[in-house]
Amino acid sequence: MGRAPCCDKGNVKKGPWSPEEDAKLKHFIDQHGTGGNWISLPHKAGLRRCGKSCRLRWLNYLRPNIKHGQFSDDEDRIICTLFASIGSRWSIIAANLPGRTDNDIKNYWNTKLKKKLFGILPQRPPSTFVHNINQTPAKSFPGLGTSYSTTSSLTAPSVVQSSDGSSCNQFSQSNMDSYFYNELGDDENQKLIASSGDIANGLFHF
DNA sequence: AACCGAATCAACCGCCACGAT
DNA sequence: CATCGTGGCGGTTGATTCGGT
Repeated sequence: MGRAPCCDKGNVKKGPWSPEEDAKLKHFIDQHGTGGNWISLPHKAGLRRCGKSCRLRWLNYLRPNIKHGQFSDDEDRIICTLFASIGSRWSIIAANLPGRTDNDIKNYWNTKLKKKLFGILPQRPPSTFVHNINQTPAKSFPGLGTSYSTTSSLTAPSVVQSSDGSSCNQFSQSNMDSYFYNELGDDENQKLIASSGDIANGLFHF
């Protein structure tokens, strides 16, 4: 027996929101608030939508002061710094960027920033790659309300000679994503951010 | 102008945390 | 303490748009 669905899947509309639906949702929340219950909200608002869908639509597009469009260099830097500290905790990163939503930042990271920082890396994750994060309050990050601890078992980066003769660590992209916040100290993460030129080549120095 | 692959992004899915009972 | 319901989150999908040929 599976988990009970959050709504009657057969009786709800899916796909893009129409302007009429947006208006209904916005009007209802303006008048009554969310009432602390997203599941019953669509029925009350006269919408044939799943509560979760309403919540997403409101949080990502309809609520006041949402900022869309181009990310600034400052925002880029904040995203990169926080990602280095806490990984893909998009909601926490979004909390540090007023007007931006976690969905926006996630999309931006996946489509633009990742490429900007890493370049296009063709490697697949190594077969020995194992990734496991436990969310328990142990390690704190300055400026963030939440504490996290992380554990992991990662394939070590391969050490290669760089052009200046010194040794570097070479990562695959997915390995790097996790290595960022699992293995490096805060100081090392800061160095990592500072060396985005090397990162673009898949190389960086510790 | 037509086609096709790549890029983008809105929306959905499923899991987990947490509060209420 | 156990169970249940809901909110919240991150990963993923798929439709649409864009750009190159």
